[in-house]
Amino acid sequence: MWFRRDLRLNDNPALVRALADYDEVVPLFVVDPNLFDRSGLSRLTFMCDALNALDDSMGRALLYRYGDPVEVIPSFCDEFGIDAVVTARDFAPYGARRDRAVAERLEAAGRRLVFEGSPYAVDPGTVRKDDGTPYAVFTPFSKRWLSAGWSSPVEAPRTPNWLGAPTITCAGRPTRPDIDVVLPPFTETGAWNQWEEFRDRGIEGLDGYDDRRNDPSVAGTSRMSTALRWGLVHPRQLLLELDDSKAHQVFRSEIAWREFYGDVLFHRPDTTWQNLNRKMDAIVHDEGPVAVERFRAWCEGRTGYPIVDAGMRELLATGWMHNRVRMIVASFLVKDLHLPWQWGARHFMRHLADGDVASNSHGWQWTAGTGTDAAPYFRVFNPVAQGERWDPTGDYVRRFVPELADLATSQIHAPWSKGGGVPLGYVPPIVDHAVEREEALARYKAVTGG
DNA sequence: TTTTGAGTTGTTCGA
DNA sequence: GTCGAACAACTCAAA
Repeated sequence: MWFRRDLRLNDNPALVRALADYDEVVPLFVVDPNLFDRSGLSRLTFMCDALNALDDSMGRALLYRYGDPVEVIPSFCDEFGIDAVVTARDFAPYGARRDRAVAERLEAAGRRLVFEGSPYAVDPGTVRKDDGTPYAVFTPFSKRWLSAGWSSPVEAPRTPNWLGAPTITCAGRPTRPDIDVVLPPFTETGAWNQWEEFRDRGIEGLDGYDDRRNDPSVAGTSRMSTALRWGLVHPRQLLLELDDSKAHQVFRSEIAWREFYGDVLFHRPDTTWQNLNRKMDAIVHDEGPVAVERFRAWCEGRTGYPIVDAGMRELLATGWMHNRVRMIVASFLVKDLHLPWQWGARHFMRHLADGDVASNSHGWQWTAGTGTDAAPYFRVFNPVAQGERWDPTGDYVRRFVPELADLATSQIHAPWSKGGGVPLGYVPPIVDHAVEREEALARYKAVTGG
């Protein structure tokens, strides 16, 4: 049983299949340097927590190997005399390519790579228009997706007979990196506790999701994205919890976005790092040392725009950022700093514990106007107005930008506005939003031929 | 094949 | 202070 992004025992079809088809099963996780050497501290921390919890729940039977799975999996099979490797299908470009190579190597040795299940309620590539072609717009996709019939949950596996559990020691077991922020334990049980707390909190939780999910200063979202990314929870398990109320429909729709982007990337694997709309390749970006320094300021949360800096610091400190704030900081990178969305996407993938290549790249492409159903070019987020609208108390900014903690609410989103300069330790804005907005509009207009 | 309505998330300006 | 219109043009999906 090759665990990748499905670190749970419940409702895990691949695990059930492995245990049903084979008398003895070896649970394995491969730490792939292609992925994990590019991960930041908090992302790694979540991964290690999830792995350790999975290992615990299996009586410490989980084995680890470090290296490229294309090499590691075949030699592991040699080592243990393994007939078949069972795993959940990975639809993302890197994983799909990796799995094809692994399957080839295994088959050459008379072994099999067996797929069962995937991290989606509906597998990418399944939902199609009547003419068989994929959807490129969310709303019609989601209507078809709703009627597609989600995959069914599977029973918990029989008590496993883990091959050699008592005797085989773990090689290269990941340890939790040191981090100075206290994160709750990231386990399958913990994820369900978190979900139930959110679900049962009434109007301040799931039942108020439609209203409160945009406010970064309150706990109005489920924060299940990280558990979904690592497969501590499967989306169909959450879908089964929802009714037809407005709030639940909005929540369901967010899961549909996850599935939509998985589908888009499946059909267009090149769009991980390339514009879906290639006409946008002509957009002019800033270059040179000033651009690089501005990018660094953005990464580190010292742009001088409080809502942007709060978000970027939340990301570094916790491995997560509120979705509303993701849009604001993304818009700022692309439209105010005129930098390629790929720079931001790479930074997000390094640090977001919930970073999923499909949602990440296409979320960024949405903001940049290069993706599916591109936003009108004139939609440029104003970081001050967005802050005042979505963090009206300023509490979110105060939490992550302590230099501004003493500022009055009326000033918190534009600390330079009332004269006297910005508070000690904070920075003046690195660009003038009004100027850069015009600049962005001009550059987009140049591409669209206006 | 043609037509028609619609498309996650915004801002600004002027009445 | 509120409110509606303007901000482009295009592509998609379905009738």
